[in-house]
Amino acid sequence: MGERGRKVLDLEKEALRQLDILSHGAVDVIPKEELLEKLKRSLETKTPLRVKLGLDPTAPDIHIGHTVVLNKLRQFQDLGHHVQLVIGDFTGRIGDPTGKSETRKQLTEEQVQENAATYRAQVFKVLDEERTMLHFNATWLSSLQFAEVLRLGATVTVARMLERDDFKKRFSENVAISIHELFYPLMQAYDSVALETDVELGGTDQTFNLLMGRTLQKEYGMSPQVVITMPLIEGLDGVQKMSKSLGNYIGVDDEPKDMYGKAMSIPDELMVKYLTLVSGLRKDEVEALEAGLVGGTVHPRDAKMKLAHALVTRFHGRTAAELAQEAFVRVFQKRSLPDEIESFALEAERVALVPLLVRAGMAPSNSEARRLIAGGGVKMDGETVNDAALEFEPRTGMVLQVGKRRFIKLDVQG
RNA sequence: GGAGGGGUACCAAAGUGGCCAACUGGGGCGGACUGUAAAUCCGUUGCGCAAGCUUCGUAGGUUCGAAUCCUACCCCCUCCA
Repeated sequence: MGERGRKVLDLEKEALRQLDILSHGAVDVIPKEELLEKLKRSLETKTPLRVKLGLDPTAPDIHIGHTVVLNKLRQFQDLGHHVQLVIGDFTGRIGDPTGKSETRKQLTEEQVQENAATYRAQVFKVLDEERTMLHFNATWLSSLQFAEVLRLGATVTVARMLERDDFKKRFSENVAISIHELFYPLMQAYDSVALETDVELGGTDQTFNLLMGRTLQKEYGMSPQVVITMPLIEGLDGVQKMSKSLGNYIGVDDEPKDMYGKAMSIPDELMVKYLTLVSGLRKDEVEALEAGLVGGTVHPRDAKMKLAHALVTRFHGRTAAELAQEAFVRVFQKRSLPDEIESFALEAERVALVPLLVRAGMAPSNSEARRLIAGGGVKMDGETVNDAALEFEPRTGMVLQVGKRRFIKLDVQG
């Protein structure tokens, strides 16, 4: 075999190696052969692949659900490829995609920039900044001619569009769908055309949109992108997919203690999934834990503590994880006070408990505060309060507690 | 454009003149149990200490009294064109 032949063989081998890494953990790679082809060509021509991920500009907080996809992007980067992050600022300007009565507030240019900055800060906890390009899709979408838009519209039928899960659902449940919403998948697909994307990533819920990119790229005579879908993870409730609007998420910017606590509150059934997809633990470590769980040698609580610890370590470092764990054990397992309690300054000599709870932000209204007291959910210095009309003389250092996790320490001025 | 159905609290869904701050389920919150898991059980879920006040698409009207009746408007759905 000649020099040249050997080289080709090495390329082939390397491409297969990359394919293997990149497909791992993915739900689908559509189609796999094309990815292999693209990888080979990339190696041959020493041109990195362009791997795209679209981001919604209205919800700038990244949660660990997003990191499933980000991790995959990072793998691409580690293999020398480039990431195209597309901020859907144009989409954000159009407004209301949910068809609800209230039109979504249009984002101003400033807000978009602000959100983009937030994204950048959070996303690079996972991604390699050097190999990431940030784009805003208004760059190309806002100037599209109507004729061009019609061309986009002509590539899909309504019936096909209504196959998309959320449209189908809304349609059958009689929830309004506006025409412009049908263009969303097309707009996202057009991003791939504009950026000549080689590979696009997304959650499985994005499959339809991602495939639309292929359709459109073909329409424009380009080689269609490969689509990689990643599993979605359920949020803290264990049922709904993790999302900010449902409030069931763990944000990458969450305080270490919150992050730890939230991780501890996930249902057991989700543990392995979290361990696999977001913990940052090595495969063998995860497998060991999993085996222990199945075999009954590892208490689920301890496995979950490992998960929580790993998660905090990943985003805040080891020291923070240790502290968070200690705090958790102290407050929830030993039921003693947290080491640090936010203090609340007040001046009065004599105060009524109910309005104080409201002022301190521990209850949304007086009525609610009363209910909490009636339900035995309020403690003063560890004693359950029974009297909703209670007045007392505050002393600095007194601790008020609502429920299991809300504490406040009084700080009497003067 | 024509005909019909419908908009009730966080969601779903009852209620069709006073007994409705509004049945019920889900969700949320608090409590018990526990591992801040699940399951289960209990309480609670507009504001107000209370008298009471503001809520049933929006704006008016009838009535002693309206989520319920009338008028106009807005929105959604179905069938036809």
